Amino acid sequence: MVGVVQSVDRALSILELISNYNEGLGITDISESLGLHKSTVHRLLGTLIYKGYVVQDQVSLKYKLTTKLFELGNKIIEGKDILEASKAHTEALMRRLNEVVHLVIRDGTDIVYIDKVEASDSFSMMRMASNIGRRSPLYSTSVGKAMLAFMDEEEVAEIWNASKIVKLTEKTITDFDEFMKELEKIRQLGYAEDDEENELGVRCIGAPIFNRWGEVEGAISISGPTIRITKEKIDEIAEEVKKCAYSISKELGYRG
Amino acid sequence: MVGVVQSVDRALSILELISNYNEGLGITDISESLGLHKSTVHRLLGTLIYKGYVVQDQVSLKYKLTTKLFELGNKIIEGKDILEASKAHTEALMRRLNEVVHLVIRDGTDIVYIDKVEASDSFSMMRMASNIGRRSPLYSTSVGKAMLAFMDEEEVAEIWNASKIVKLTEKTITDFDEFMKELEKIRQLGYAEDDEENELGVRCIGAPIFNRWGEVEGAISISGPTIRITKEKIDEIAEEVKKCAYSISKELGYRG
DNA sequence: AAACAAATTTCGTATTATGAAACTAATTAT
DNA sequence: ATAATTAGTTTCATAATACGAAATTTGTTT
Repeated sequence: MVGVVQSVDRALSILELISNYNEGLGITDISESLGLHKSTVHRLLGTLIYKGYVVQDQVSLKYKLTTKLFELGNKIIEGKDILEASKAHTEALMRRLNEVVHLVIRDGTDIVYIDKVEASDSFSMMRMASNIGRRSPLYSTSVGKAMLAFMDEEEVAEIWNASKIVKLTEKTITDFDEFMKELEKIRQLGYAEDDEENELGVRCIGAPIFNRWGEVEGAISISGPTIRITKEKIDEIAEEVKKCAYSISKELGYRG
Repeated sequence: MVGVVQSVDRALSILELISNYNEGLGITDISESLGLHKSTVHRLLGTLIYKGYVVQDQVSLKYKLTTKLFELGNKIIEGKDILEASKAHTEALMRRLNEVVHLVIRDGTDIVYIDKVEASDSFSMMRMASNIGRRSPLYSTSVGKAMLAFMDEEEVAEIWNASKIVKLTEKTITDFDEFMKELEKIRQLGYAEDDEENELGVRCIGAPIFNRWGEVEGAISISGPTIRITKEKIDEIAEEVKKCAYSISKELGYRG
């Protein structure tokens, strides 16, 4: 590998190897696993200890990681907001499915659109300012339901009670018990569907985004006309949406 | 620094530096901050990119960290249990204060002792098997109250209702409202006191331990006779107990 | 369009990391 | 109890490796 600094490459390999062993690893183990000389491993470990990434257990003499890597890693996550973290992932999702992707967060009983990615005619991607900032109720959208499904039951009830439940189409769910059953189904599947509940002829598939505390932070959705987003395609599309939402969650520090 | 591998030292310094800048850093910035030559920085960054720790933003050309460090760091945390994570810290606390240190977790309405560190006559440390596994109610112990103070109010109420509230000493709190006020005080102070509420002549100071999800996972306490643990000393001791509990929380991946 | 700033690449050199071997300590077998 | 084995540590001569000066490319600002 030309251009790659050997000792750095090796040192990082050692870190990666040790990270798999909570009990720690001995020099010989490491040396054999990585095909490095014992003294080389010893020297590199010395450097990692000097930098505070590794400690040697004084009883077993095994080398184990400290929490320094964890702390460093956290700093990256802390400063990230959902929009920034989503960017690359929503764009990729749009390109894959060639349908509009929305990113939303919650504000009270509503969802607020904070990003929208759609295909332009020329097959290049574009990010539309239109609709950003628009609000919709939680209870009648795929993104909203995806979020509610992973929130506390009490909070869901509060939001339901505070919402003005309106039958936007004949498919809108307006009964609380029925709605709770719907949420249970969403929990099972891991995604939510808006099957013309908000607007006739439009179908959406949404999945929740979790933050580093395991709390729902937002959601993404794919939406399009029922002619393109057919019942048959839903499973396939939902998988992509879920995968994308999970990737974003991971960027935010979710450990699921 | 003899024995320290220069390039590894430098590469890790670069990682540490970049971790402070979510927007990323340019080669010149890094080179100036660390007093390294530009080409050296470039080469080391190349290696870090090759290993997946860093990416270069194609627009700004700035170098930023990926989530790889975060993922590596998490692996260390995931396998840790509270007993293992506490070991070194509780021992250090005992040595510092020369009083018994307890580690507990919750089981229903009780706390269960899972570790105890006390000084032996000969001033060397020993870990007593005695009392490990013993149970006490949450509501009347410093550790229990420390845990309750950082749990949901509803859960606290449930536990209170499920507990058989007994006046163990004249100081035991048996009124719910008074108890909730006590918890509020504990939240303010960050530690809980058992001022002869469980046993006359014994005073304890407890602090909660949080896990990576920010949930209460257990608690530690210092306990001793009221002659040694005097009212005047409480502040000072509490600081030590809090610090210790916080260190353990950090080992478990708590990001507070 | 020129000047500037920043990133990247090249390359000769010597510093630096390397690994063989010797050494020490601890554990296991005889 | 002693030898043998296994694992960790230290030393040191060698050459491979990382280094940094300088040149080049790329992009931005005046």
